[in-house]
Amino acid sequence: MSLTEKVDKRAHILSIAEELFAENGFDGASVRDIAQRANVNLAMISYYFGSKEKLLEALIEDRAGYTTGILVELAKNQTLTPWDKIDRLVEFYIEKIMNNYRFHCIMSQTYCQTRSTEIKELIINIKMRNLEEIKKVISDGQKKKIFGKVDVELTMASVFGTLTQVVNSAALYSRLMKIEESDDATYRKKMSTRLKTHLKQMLRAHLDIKNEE
Amino acid sequence: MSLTEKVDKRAHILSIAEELFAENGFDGASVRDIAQRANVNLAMISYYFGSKEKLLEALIEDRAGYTTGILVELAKNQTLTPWDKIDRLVEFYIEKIMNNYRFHCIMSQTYCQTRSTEIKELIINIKMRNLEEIKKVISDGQKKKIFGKVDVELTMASVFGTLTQVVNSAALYSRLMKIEESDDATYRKKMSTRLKTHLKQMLRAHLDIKNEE
DNA sequence: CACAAAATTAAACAAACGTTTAAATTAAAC
DNA sequence: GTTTAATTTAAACGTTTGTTTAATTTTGTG
Repeated sequence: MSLTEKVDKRAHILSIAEELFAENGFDGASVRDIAQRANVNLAMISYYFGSKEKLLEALIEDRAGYTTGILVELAKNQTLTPWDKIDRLVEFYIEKIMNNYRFHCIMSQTYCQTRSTEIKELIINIKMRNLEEIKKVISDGQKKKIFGKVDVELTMASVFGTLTQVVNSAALYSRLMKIEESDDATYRKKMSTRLKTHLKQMLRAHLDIKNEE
Repeated sequence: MSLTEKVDKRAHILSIAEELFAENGFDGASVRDIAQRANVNLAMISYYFGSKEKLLEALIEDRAGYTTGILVELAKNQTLTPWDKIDRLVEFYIEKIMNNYRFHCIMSQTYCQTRSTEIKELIINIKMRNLEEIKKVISDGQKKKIFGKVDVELTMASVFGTLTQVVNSAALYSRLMKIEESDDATYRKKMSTRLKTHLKQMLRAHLDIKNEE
């Protein structure tokens, strides 16, 4: 057994679970699949996490931790202009979602199909916290008469929707844009650049108070 | 047994399957669940469709039929301006997705987690066909110097992403907007109106050649 | 080294899964 | 009315599921 596995077998199981949940969905990935690919005994998963559902819960709690802190910092930052903040938000989320596309895939699938109220609540609370911070940034820009009277919630839905769409429907968009030959990593690299340009440009036009009808 | 069930039992099974696939996902909904809620014998599903996977395939083929026709008509229409076409597209898709939110939920989940290449291809082909038509509308507006130099594919991703986000994360956004007390139907009704305003406004600012930097 | 706690294992558990069978019922055709 | 085909049924098929057991090995501590 390699050193890294030995040191943190729990983390290793989590990362394999992330892979398989993203590939096949929560119900589509069996505990046996996870145990086998992680090279651990089947019973170890119950031993470490208690149950399959608790495993998902542990994964979510582990991965969703640090984002909120960054957003809080950004929201209460006084030196950056609202436009700067928007740019930073866009860059941060593109980076985050592209680097954690597997986890993002799990999140978007889980909370619209999970039977467990507990997990649903967990996810919603995490997302609520983050959305509230972003809301502050936009509302602040509106108060300062820099941003126009846009629908704040739906503007956020557009940003996250765009990212989700590009990540979750990679097979579709890579074919539509004729970059299908390349592997998934290159797809995400290319898309990061295009997404930054597109979202910044769109938000600039959409939010700008000068474009208000 | 009621008349409507008798007349088209196959369609009835499809509609129940749509419900349960949307609620629990493909793997989360068992053939027994579907049979029970549809009030048919378990074996009837194999009898009519062959297998669970074929059932999903039949559902997709049944539901995804008529959209392409409408888009083709709109794309080649010569009397409408590009702006009119955008408005019609927005209205059409909001209506469509809100009325078929269950099916839309199945589609967005299936093709990023299904092991079956066949179904994946089926979905991608349907979506590709439709996206190609919409692409024509935007490209046409660009050629006529009405729309600016936007990223066409990502603009579409933003529109569909927004809709998907609002439908699939209903629990999140209804809480964020504090309309949680009302039922799902009222949520979708309220959101239809807001979405129309938001998407039209955003696309107007984003596409307008005058707002080009 | 000895001993207790933690980690790991193979085996078994009952329940649920998708699918098939073969018999029974209904409908259609002549 | 008889015969043939289509439909419907209850029961069983063999797998796979998540979880638990009880025995074994490894680890850390005095």
